[in-house]
Amino acid sequence: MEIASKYSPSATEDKWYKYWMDNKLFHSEPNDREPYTILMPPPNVTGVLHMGHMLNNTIQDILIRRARMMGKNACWVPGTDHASIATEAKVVNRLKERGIDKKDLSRDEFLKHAYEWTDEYGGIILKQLQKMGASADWDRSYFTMDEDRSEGVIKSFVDLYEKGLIYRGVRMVNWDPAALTALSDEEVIYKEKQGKLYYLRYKIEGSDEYVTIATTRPETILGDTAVCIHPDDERFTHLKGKKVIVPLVNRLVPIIEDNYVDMEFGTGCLKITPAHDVNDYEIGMKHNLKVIDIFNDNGTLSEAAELFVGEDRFDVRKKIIPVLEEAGNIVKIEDYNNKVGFSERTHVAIEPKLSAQWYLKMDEISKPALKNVMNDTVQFHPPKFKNVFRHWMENVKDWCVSRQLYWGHQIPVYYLEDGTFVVAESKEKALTMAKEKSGNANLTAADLRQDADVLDTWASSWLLPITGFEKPEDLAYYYPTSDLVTGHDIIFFWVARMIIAGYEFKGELPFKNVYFTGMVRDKQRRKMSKSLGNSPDPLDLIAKYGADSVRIGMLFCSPAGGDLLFDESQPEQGRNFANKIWNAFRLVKGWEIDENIEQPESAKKAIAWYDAKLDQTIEILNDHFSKYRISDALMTVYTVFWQEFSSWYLEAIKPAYQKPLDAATYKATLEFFDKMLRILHPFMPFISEELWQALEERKEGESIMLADMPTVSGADASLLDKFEILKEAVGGVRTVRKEKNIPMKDSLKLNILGDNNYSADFDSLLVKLANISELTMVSEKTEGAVSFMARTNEYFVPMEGLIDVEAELEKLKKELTHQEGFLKGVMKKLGNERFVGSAPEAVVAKERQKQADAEAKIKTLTESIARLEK
RNA sequence: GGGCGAUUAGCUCAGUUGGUUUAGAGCACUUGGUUUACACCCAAGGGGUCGGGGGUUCGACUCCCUCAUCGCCCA
Repeated sequence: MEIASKYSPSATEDKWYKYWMDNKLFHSEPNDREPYTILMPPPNVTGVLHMGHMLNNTIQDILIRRARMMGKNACWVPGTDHASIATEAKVVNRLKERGIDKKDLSRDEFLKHAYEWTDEYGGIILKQLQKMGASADWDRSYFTMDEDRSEGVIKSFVDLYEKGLIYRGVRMVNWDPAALTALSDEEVIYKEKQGKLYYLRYKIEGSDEYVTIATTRPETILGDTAVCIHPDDERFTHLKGKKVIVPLVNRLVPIIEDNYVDMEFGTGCLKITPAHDVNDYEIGMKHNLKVIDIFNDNGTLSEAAELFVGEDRFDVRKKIIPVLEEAGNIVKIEDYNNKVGFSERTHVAIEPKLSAQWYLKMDEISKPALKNVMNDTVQFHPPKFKNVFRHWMENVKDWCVSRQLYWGHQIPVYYLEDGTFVVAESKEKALTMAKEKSGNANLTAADLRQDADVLDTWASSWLLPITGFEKPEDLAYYYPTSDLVTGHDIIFFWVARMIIAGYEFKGELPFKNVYFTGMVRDKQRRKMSKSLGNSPDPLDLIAKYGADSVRIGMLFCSPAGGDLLFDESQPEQGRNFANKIWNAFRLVKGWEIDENIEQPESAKKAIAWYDAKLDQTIEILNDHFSKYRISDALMTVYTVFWQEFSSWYLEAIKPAYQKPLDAATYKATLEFFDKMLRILHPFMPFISEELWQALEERKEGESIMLADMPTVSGADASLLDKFEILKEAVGGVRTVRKEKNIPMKDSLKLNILGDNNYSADFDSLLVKLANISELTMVSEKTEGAVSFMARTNEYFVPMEGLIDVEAELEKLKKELTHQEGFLKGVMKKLGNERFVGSAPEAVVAKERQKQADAEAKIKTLTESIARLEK
């Protein structure tokens, strides 16, 4: 059979993906088997695939493919997220490029543009996920704004309102002056900014004296309604009860006292602007101060500011300084670094602003979630995120769920003309309720005005483990889902809230395990970003190295929760592995089989050993998976294939040049190959399918996807151990060859002075693998030979006197020193009565075994040295 | 400012209730190799005393304290 010497992914990947799709192998329907469900974190509908998705979805695909092969009814639910503010920001930008201002559009007109955008880009990312081999149930794809999902969101709002958990409140919110909407605390990113600290002096009423305050935002003085000092600050005792004049606007405001003031910071004297700072707002409430909102929604100054009306807040910050200077109010200006909040989506500086918003009370409904994460009913991997979670949950604030946007689920609150409102799932229902409420049976739909705000995106995605299933029987079967795989950056945004929603709406956890992935970074630990240009396009990588290679390349070194430092050497390593597998297959399939020749002893032994090895490997693999150690699991498969199978097993059974292989060995080898492809499949779906199909005749519709995951039957530990001694012995001969420059093709004689437990089981393999012409068991040391040890057996390669005595002595002495040092350490322990007395028996026994082995080796080495020195 | 976490070979990481060799893996590195699957390969080898200091213990990479450095989250 002619097979190319290099594996070509592009030729096989599309073929098998189509085959899987055509045979509907990803689709799941409820049946009597145990379900295994993963909800895919829905990518943004307008997003494109990046390395983060690649890592995240590879892990999910591995879990789902493995579960499927373990006989579970595996269902991976994909979907896309409307991503309210992110998408709206993009649509606004595109409209701007076309010369259209969002302000000039009606809600419906804007939504038309948004849907247009969605149709244009929507779902591209799901197609891209198929390229990496994702075995999601595409028939179940949803969109968070489609009918079923929207219905669920609106229902939940009404439900929460009726439970008294939703309220409307005027609060200080994070205002995004670009998107013109409130944001939740989680959507604000604080960044260190180099700024200035301005020292301004305010004249005291009826006096020539001034007080100096320090501020980073001089433009906000226009909204000042007090100056605050610490009650214990003796520097200002004489000012108590007085008033000061706010510069430029000449407003008379009181000097108040509050413990909040940090006497060490600035001048110890604080200006209070209740409308534009969270802390000032609270002080203002406490002291009944006037609130003067000097900003418009878009960040320009309002009429209330009196000055600079209509100008942008940052321009005013610059412009107000010379004016203050001229008025004699500037004392000094210092450089100062402070943290400024920015919008996660529009990247503009957040303006704290008072506004009426809808809130969800969080304290009560978050309790079951906290409890069930802390007691591991919902398990976090790695568990260190439990602490992060707890900290947030114990300090949880009410959730601002309203957004002043068009793109999203419109809040189902309907206002009557008198300002009262009803909350209902539909306008029809709202009308009925309104009639009842107002006592006016003549009300029409036109008399109701729906709240213009939409819900926070996360107020829809927190329901997805529930709303992801349309039919009630599906929900009953698949819920709760099994595992969630997501980035740790959205633990609050999404994970915590899904758990809350699960308990609130279903009375049950939404998923049993959460696997947190880290961020994908470049080699310099920089976050991958478009602007840095350090983010490779996953599709380019797939085209270059193959999907399987990119998948495992990403996983070689990415422990749960840890960041992944991506480098192109990783998919390259993946490609090398794929090629290794390919060539192992090429070798096996290339052998000529002879039904009539007898199976060699060496092959029999190798098969017995590898059977046990594979068994042991599967056991280790199961253990890694049970602990969600995906990288370790992959490394286990990688090592068994490359080291144990290719380098040991195949070399052990390989027939002599141009000689055929016996049928029994061939059959066993194909079975091993089949098993290995099956444990490999979740990691490398394409090449495993390609080779599995080529391994033997398969029926139409058959797939490795449906094959059983191999199970363990209990490996023979002593067999495995004996083979390890064999490896040491083969290695010993190889070292001798290297030291003496003896080529592999020249056979050698080997004498073995075995210990009492020496097993000849693998002697046939030793002969073959080390190219030994004559293997002799001896009871005395061999003169004029190079020696080495494997465990407590001594091996001699007779050199017919041509040995370098000095070099041999040096080697033996070095080994002796090592063994003596080792023994010393062991004896120190064993000589300690308290160790022998208090350590567990098994530990002491182990130490005694170490002692015996070391003593035996030392004896052998000492004798050999004495012999050579004679 | 508050909280969480990290610090183990050149790099990225394991090390699972303290005892499994005098700490492991992958990659990288060095040396040798045209054995008829694979140079995207084979073989051999070097390299760390586990961030510093102190403590608990018969015994600590593993537990405690402290210092240093770094990262993340939150305000």
